[in-house]
Amino acid sequence: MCRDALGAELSLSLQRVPGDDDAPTLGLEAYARLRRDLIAGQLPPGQRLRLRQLSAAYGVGIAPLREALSRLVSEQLVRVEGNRGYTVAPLSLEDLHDLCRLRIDLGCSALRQSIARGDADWEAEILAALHRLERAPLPASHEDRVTIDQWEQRHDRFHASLIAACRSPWLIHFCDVLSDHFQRYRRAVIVVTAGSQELSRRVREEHRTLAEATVSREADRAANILARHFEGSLDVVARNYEAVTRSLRAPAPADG
Amino acid sequence: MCRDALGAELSLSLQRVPGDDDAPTLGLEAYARLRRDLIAGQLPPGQRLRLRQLSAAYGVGIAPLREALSRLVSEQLVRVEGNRGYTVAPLSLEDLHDLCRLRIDLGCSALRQSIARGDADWEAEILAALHRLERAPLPASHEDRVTIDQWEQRHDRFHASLIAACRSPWLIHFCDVLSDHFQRYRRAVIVVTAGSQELSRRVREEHRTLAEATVSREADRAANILARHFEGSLDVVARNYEAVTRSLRAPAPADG
DNA sequence: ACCTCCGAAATGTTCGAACATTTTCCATAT
DNA sequence: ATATGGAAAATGTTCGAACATTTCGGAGGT
Repeated sequence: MCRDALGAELSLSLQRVPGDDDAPTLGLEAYARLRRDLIAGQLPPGQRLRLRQLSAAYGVGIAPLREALSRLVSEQLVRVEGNRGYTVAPLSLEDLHDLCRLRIDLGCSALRQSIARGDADWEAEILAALHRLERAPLPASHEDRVTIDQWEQRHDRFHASLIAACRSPWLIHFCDVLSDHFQRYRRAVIVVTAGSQELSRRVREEHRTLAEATVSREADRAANILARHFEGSLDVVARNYEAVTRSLRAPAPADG
Repeated sequence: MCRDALGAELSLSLQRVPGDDDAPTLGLEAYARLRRDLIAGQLPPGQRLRLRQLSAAYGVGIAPLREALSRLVSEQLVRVEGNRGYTVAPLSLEDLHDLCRLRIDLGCSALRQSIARGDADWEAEILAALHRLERAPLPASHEDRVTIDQWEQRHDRFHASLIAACRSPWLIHFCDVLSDHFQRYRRAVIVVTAGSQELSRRVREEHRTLAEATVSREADRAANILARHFEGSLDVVARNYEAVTRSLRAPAPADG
C-alpha cells in the first residue's frame, strides 16, 4: 500500500493537469529568456542576433531559437529581414514619445474603467502590490541586475494591479505591450532615478497617492496623477536619452 | 556591349537593393498565407493545426511553418500549448464586444489626431480610397472569395487612410490589430450585409459622410460618425453571431 | 460495467547536415 | 589609388530523421 500510494503520487506529480500551461519546450524557454534579456537591455538595440552565436550562448538549437525570435518580431522587440537575419529593435526618441503619449491615453482610460468596476479584492491587490513595491530596495548600480529586476517586476505588477479590473483584455494587453517597450528605455536610466533622493522620493509619493486616489474611487484625481506620473517618467528618460545619444554623436567637448 | 548591358540588367534585377524587404523566404511566405487564411476564416476557429497536415497543404517544411505559427501566436490569431501543438484562436461574443469598444476608442482618437495634422495628400488619399471602395462590387455569395477579398482590402485601406496622418505608429498599429481581429468576425456575415439593400446602402452612406466630414475637418462630426459606424458593424455581426451559435448550441426547434 | 495499466500510433519537438544567400576580401585591371 | 569580379568564408534557411510527449484503444483485473 505504501508503494502503491507512492507510485500514485509520483505519477500524479509528473502528469499534466488540464489547465496546465507551463509548457517546458526549449522554444518557449528560449522565448522567455530572450525576451527578458531584450527588455533588460542585455542585448543592445541594433545588435545583430547571429543564430550560431545565440545558439551557443543559450544552449539551444537553431530551430527553437528561430521560433522564439519569430514571436519577438511580432512583438516588435526584434526585427527580421529575409535572408539577412535578426537584429534587436532600435530605440528612438520619436518612438519613446509616441509610446508615452499612448501610455497616458490608454492607461488613464483603463484606470477609469477599473475604478468604475473594481471590487474589494481589486483594491486589496493594489495595496498589496504597493506595499511590495515600497519594500523593494532601489538599485545602487547599473550592474545590480537582481535588484533592478525585482524593482521592475514589482513596479510592473503595481501598475498592472491598478488597471486589472477594467474588464478589457485587449486594453490590458496593449497597456502591457507599451509598458514592456517603455521599460527598455527606463532600464537605461533607473540608476539615475535611484541615485537622486529627491526624484525617488517623488516617485514613491506618486505611487502612494495614485493607489490612494484609485482605491478611494476618485477617478479624475487618479487619472490625473497617473498621467503626470507617466509624463514625469518620460521626462527623466528623455532627458537622459538625449544626453546619452548626444555624447555618442559628438565627441566629448571637455574630457576628450 | 549589348551582351554586357543585358548581363548588367539581369544581375540588377536579381540583386537586392538596400531598402528592399520583399524577403522571399518560405517562412515569411507561409506566415503571410496562414495569416490570410486565418483572418478570412478558411481555417475555422478552434481547429487544431496539425503540422504534417499543414506542411502538405501549404507545400512547405515544418521548420518554416513553426516560424510562421509562432508569429501568429504573438498576434493572438493562433494559440499554442507546449507539446500539444497549435490551434486556431477561438471567437467569442465577449471578445467581439471588447474588440469593438476599443476600436471605437482608439479609432476616434486616431481620427481626431489625423484631422488635426493631415495635409492635402492625406485628404486626397482618403477620397481615392473611398472611390475604390465604392467601386468594389459586393459579394453575392459566401463562396465568392475573390470579391470578398477585394472588398475587405479596399475597406481596410479606406479606414487606414482616415487615420494615416495621426503621426502615431503605435496607435496605427493597435488599430490595425483590432481591425484584423474584427475582420474575422465580420467575414462570417459580410454576405448578410451585401444581401440587404437597406443595410449596404446605409454602410455606403456612412463611409461617404465619414470621408466628407473628415476631409472638411469636422472632428466632432467625423468621430461621431465613425463611432456609430463601428457600433453598427458590431450590431450586425453580434446579431448574426448569436444566431449562428444559438443554432449550434440548441437543436433546431421547428425542422429538427 | 468500470477503472487502470500499458503498448502502439499519432503528433509535437529538436537536432545536425545540406543548401542558399549574403558578406568579406583579395587579385586584377583601369 | 580606385574600381571590378569572383572565389571563399560566414551566415541564414530548409529539410529529413531521430527523439519525446501525448493520445488512443484494448487487455486485464475489480
